Amino acid sequence: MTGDSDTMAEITGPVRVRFAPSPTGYLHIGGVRTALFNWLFARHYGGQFILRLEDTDEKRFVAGAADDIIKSMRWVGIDWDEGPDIGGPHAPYVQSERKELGIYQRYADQLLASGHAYKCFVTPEQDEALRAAWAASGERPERYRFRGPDRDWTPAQVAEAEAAGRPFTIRLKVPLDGVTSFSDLIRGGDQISIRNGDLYDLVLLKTSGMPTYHLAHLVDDHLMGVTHVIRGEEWVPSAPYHMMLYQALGWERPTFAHVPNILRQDGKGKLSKRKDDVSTNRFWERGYLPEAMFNYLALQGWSYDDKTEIMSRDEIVERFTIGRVQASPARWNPDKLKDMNGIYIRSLPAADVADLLMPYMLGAGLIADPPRPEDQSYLAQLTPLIHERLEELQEAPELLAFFFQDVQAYEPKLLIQKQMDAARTADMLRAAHAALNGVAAWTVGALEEQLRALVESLGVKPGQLFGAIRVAATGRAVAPPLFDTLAALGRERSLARVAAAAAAIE
RNA sequence: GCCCCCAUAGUCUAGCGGCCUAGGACGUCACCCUUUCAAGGUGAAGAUCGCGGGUUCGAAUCCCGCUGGGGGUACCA
Repeated sequence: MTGDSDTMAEITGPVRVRFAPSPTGYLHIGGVRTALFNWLFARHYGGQFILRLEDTDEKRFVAGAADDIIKSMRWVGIDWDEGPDIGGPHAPYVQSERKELGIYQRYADQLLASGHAYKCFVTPEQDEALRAAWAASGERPERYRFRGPDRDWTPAQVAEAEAAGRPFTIRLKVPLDGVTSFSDLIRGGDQISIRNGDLYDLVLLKTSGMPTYHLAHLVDDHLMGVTHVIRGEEWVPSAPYHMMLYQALGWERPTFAHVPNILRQDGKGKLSKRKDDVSTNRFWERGYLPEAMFNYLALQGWSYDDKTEIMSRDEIVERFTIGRVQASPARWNPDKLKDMNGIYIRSLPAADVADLLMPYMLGAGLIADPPRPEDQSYLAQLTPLIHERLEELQEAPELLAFFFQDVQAYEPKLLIQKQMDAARTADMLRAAHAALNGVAAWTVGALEEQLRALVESLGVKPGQLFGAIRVAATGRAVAPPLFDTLAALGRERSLARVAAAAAAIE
């Protein structure tokens, strides 16, 4: 682990970083976190943040995924200085488009010419056979590393195969001996080393002419002036190949920082789109505030000090340094996120929360779409009653349903309070009905005054009276504060429900 | 299997050789407030700093081994 000062020492000139998602599906929160760290790094050091689409996987391409990714990033508040949607000095920012320009082919050819790569005519079937032959020869299967039989072919042999129309890939000619190492900002600048013999001849350009990630990202990073590569730790094992490519191409290496993965809640593996409900758009659907998500995600692997957790975007930008990013993986903790979301919701003015709640009310069918002005004002009136109880905005319809729907049936069990019975409860409710009927002004203050007086005259405990009226008015044992609830419900409906409840237990 | 990375309470984390009888947060429990539920307040339980060796006057902090976890092992990223 390295201190801030160490890291600062390494970051002097202008920085340029990028987030380069593959449009193979929606963006899950782990991806957003990686994007966020890049963005924070750029903003903290006053550099640029680039968005680039790495759509070199023709088989897994998903239409619409790119738009979804862009939407997710914008939602949490990440913006970019250059990208596919806004262009920039290094456009295009979509790799399939860059491939059409011949960019990757050019460098593959350079590598071929310098002898760092070779045309490999091995078909998938032959690949299998090669592996089988290795095992059959008595070698340990796990030691197998792909080496094309054609890696040292003469120009004539290559020409002949090409003339025969045999398809080929271009592979990196990995040195058989030696060690490749690199350092990583997050791992304390220590050298990570791997023996070249443990590496295989990586495909750089596919048969289709499309580059693999390894070639494409590296060429683009170089061409786009990327100074720091901040990416997920799943890239650590392939980083040595990247080092070889920088050297072979004669390019200066950027600085690397591999951020830890976010593990699944049970700790068994990293977050996955298939197994975990972590698509970013699911969170705005459920009513997470982007500020809360931003804050939570920033804390997944990064911390400011020993106690500060709630921080604004600006504060996080100001405080973020790569040196305080953990090397060990974080664990996805939805409870913590939810708690934080509640904190952010509570920090908002009730009027703002009411506006945020409207879509959920419409979605639940409690308010007809489009809402009328009186619907808006009613929701604004109700919001303070549940404001501090919300952890996700989607909880609102359930909490407010009884304001919009009649109570279907009363459960005597809920209506009858401690140390009460059906008859006494019915009597008490009738008395409450009479008392409420006599309230001149239907206000919170008047209602409280009247009902507290009734507690006195009836000689019951506050909880017994208020509990029964609460169930009568709402149909449930858990609801917002009683006087506010009755006031918002209105005289007519309140009286009708209290009468109905009394009748229900006779 | 092989290669790489990581290792402080159930979880997220602070800790950078003496300030640590290991701090904060989520979660859990109790109490206070109180008409229920929340919110808020107070407090508690919970970590022999994964284990074992070293280095040092002194180690959660440095080194080694082991164990455990994670990642990688594709013409996927």
